[in-house]
Amino acid sequence: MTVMQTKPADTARTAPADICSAPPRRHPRPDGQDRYTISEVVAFTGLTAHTLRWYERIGLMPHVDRSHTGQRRYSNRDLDWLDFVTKLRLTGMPVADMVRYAELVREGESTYAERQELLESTRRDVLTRIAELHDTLSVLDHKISFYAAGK
Amino acid sequence: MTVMQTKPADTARTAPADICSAPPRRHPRPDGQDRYTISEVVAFTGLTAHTLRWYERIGLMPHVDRSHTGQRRYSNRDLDWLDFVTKLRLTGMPVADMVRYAELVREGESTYAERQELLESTRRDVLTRIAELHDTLSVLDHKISFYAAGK
DNA sequence: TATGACCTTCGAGTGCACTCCAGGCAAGCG
DNA sequence: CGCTTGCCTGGAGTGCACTCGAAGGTCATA
Repeated sequence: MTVMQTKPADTARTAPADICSAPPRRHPRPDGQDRYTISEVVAFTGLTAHTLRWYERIGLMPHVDRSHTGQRRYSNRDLDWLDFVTKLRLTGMPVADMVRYAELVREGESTYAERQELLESTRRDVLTRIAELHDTLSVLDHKISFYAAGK
Repeated sequence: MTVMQTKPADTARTAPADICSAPPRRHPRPDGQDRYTISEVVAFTGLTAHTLRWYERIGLMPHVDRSHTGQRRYSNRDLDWLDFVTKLRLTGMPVADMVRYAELVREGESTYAERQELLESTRRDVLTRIAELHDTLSVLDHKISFYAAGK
């Protein structure tokens, strides 16, 4: 991976993004930098470049800034968004629903209520899935102890 | 759904099944019955008839008994197996891996160790997924409280 | 100036887990 | 007897979430 030469970050960027950003950063990012190439983002997130471009095409990413030659330059805010999307994906949320949330974010403050609803419904799903997994865990433990005793 | 006329259950059935059956029954089953039609199993499990036949084709089900006219007759043991498979599916285990486990069960006692290993690795996956979901939950809670305060 | 690493787009292809369809058999009912 | 319902089979189709390929542009270094 080549770490590209970067211009100083545009402080005036007004790309719509989720106002409420996640405080804990899971991927180390070089300090004082705000313009990452796609291959850097691949390294940070574990997603493929193809998937990153595809997310953009389907409207799951806010518009990503470009270099003067047309190459993508991701901001820290974009990385935060990708972290969030990755978490939503882990809950089993369909991509279409995540796109819907992204649209609400783009539409601005007037969609706060709807966003809150969507997240609350997702929260309920997550709690259900956790309960199911605990249930499964107890079945697994039961069977494992059977095999452990049996031989 | 038609509740079919049933013969008394073959007590001599020796179909290979997981010796270690799950004690808690999640779907109500009529007492004293051991031969269910496919549509009864659909009602019990929530799976579709297509999916049940497909599970059999790919080797995920032990061989299901048939009526004299060739229709499937599921036993309580088959239902236990389906409950277990459904739980494994919830963990995100690929169908191919479940088929592998089913094969081990068919091969008999000599595969106890390998079955135990497989279940233990699944157990680790489940714990990981639970941790991921808790992580996601805290992000959701953070955002929800932001929206709740913000409007 | 040429090589190779990196990037671009758009459209097509892949793998998984179902899901459906066509064509047909068997049983119960008026 | 004919109608309806339920079930059978094998193979084809669907939807999702990527994943890849082709053709070509850009850029730093040899």
